[in-house]
Amino acid sequence: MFEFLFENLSKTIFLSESDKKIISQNFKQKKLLKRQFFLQEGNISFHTGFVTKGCLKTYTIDNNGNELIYQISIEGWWVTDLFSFLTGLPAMYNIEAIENCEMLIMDLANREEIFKNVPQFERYMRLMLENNYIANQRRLNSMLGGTAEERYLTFTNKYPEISNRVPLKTIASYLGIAPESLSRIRRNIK
Amino acid sequence: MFEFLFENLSKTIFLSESDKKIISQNFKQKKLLKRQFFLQEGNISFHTGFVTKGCLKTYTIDNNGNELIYQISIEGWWVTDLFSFLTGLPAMYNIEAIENCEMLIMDLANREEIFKNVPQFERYMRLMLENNYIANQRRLNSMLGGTAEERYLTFTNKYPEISNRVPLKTIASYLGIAPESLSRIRRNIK
DNA sequence: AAATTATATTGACATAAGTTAAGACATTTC
DNA sequence: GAAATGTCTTAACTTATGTCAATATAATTT
Repeated sequence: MFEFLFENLSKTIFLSESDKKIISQNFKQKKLLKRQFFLQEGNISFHTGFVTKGCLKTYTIDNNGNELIYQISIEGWWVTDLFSFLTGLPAMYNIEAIENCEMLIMDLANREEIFKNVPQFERYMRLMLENNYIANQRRLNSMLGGTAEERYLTFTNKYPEISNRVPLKTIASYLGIAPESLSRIRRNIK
Repeated sequence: MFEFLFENLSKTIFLSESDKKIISQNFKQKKLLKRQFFLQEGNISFHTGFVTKGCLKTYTIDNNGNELIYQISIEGWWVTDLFSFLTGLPAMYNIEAIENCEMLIMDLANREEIFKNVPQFERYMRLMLENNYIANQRRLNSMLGGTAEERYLTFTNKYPEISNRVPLKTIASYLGIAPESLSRIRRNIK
């Protein structure tokens, strides 16, 4: 479980054995069953989680009661309502397991402790945030410009593992498309 | 000119006279005529600018040659391709004056210098980034859920000053709507 | 394994928004 | 201040995508 986290971190930063020890002391395991919530809108996001197994969706509910999917997270992804986690203010997102999940989670104090003892970890987090920031910019761009089909193709191309694993309606919402339309788009592509 | 920057910073952080001195030593003035570029796609964004006068648009060009507006910035806003500024990699955005502009600009070294001597400034920048991050999340959300008219109403409500100042077609692109459609939406609202 | 519930597909139809094209205003530019 | 650009509005028409409803398929639950 920690091995998977270390592998992931090691793609970006170097970790000594003592670094790994500090990190493992500051994360704890968390399991979620399918349909359980990691976070609910209005609560404070006390934890940031690293997914080691399973899949979660991050979403809001709009006025018509529809889920608007902000993010779909599988193994190797980080999940939290970042704004709530950093500010301590109520979260706008729900985060719910769509498969049974295993995660490693840390709170703000853990994060500080790791930053203090493993300075590279701060760099890792900064890079993650930057990548996340531009991913959002790109996604906005595709919403402004592209057609539903273009957006879907970009998505499957970028996240093939997610595309074949997650309910169609979840992907549809992520792309801002009606599920029926996505079903037709898939048919036309084949 | 600096007064306006200080006023803006003072909404969030406290600045002593010596803080102000350090800040003013690390920004320089920059003027842009309408239609001049502050940044062009593919170049490195060496500067972050604070707009003291005028208005700029940040955009990409899609495959059909259309502008996709990422941001519209008036007095009191910061402009840069943040990713490029932080990483030194080529920018994806164009930033162009749509009115004659006056700005205060800093480069990465200036930023470091201010961070070192005016630690509150780092806090200011962090808060700005966080706000920016959730603004993007909200905008994505409105693209996933809302109709063109809803998005327009949210926009005018949030940025009334921009709505009456910037060409309709620019706002239309920001909202992901054809200019003709936005024109009709405006008529229907009255 | 039957029953229940969730998800996906399909067809018929509705509609919001895009496209094209023309003319009306505004703003620059010379 | 005339000419040239750029921007906005309007109307007629097209199209992509949404909506509704029925059925099919798959996945859970008992």
